[in-house]
Amino acid sequence: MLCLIHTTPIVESNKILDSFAKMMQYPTAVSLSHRLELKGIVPSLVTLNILINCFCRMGQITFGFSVLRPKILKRSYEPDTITLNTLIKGFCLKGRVKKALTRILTGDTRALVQLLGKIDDSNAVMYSRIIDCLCKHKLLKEVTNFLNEMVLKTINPSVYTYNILVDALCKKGKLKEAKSMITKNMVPNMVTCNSLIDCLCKLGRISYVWDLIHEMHDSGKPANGIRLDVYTLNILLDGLCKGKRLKIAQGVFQDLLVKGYCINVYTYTIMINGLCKQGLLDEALAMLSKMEGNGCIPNAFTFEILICALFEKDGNDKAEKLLREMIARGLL
DNA sequence: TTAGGGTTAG
Repeated sequence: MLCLIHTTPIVESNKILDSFAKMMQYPTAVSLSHRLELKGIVPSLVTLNILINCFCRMGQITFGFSVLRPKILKRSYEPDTITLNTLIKGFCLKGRVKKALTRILTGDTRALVQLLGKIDDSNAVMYSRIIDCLCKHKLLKEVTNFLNEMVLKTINPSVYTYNILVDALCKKGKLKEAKSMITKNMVPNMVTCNSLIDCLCKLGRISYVWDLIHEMHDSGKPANGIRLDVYTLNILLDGLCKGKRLKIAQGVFQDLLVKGYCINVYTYTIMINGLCKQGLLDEALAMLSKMEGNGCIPNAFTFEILICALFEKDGNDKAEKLLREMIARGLL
């Protein structure tokens, strides 16, 4: 009650708008904000940031900018880190960072980059998000530029930033360079180890993987929080399957089931893929039944792998049956 | 706590 006495109409309106946004009812939040404005409730920067977030979540980054220019700047509000972070997320969601940062700067993209230069209190989250997008678009030169910019602004890269870089290097098979990222300034965590394990598996260096996994497992729960998780197990199983070590993968998988480890739809799908690649389609179909029996629901990816394998092996009837099953489950 | 936060697996 006391809270209600001390709040203002705009704060109450923002709470309602944010509730709709949290429930992913973005169009409702947008139309409500228009109606509130028509009723004379002047939007605050918080209102406009919520609106930008709604547009970005709907993939309508241009409308996000239409809030920035005529509403934020014309009201002489100062866009803050939340405004910018939200817009950057919108760009990353739309996959437009590549276009934004390859000197094809037009309209919205130009406005975003200009804004980046103006904001003094930009942070590691912002830069990490951009660096991640750049890595995924293989724009490594721009990554270096952004890292240099972080240094100039005395923003310390976090473990998230380093993990993005480690993973990008690992995915290119550059294990040595990835390891060189781990310095006294960077305390690796299990995400770092998972990226390294994935790389080691893909390079066929399984014995090193076992050493690293034993090191993680034996360390229990040390201060840096490194321990085996479902990501590690899935990366390992996938690496074994793809490295022609299906029997070992099956043994590890069975062991995980017996010991009651937490496994998920990825784990089963990896095993199904491994079995399919070896032409063991009956075993793969049995695995599908097993996962459902264990309460793990297959997704579109799981079905896709099985259906492709069945079509390739002339199992058209079974493939069509699974296709119908997919449709019935609303996965197509 | 009226708004935004980043990394790893099929």
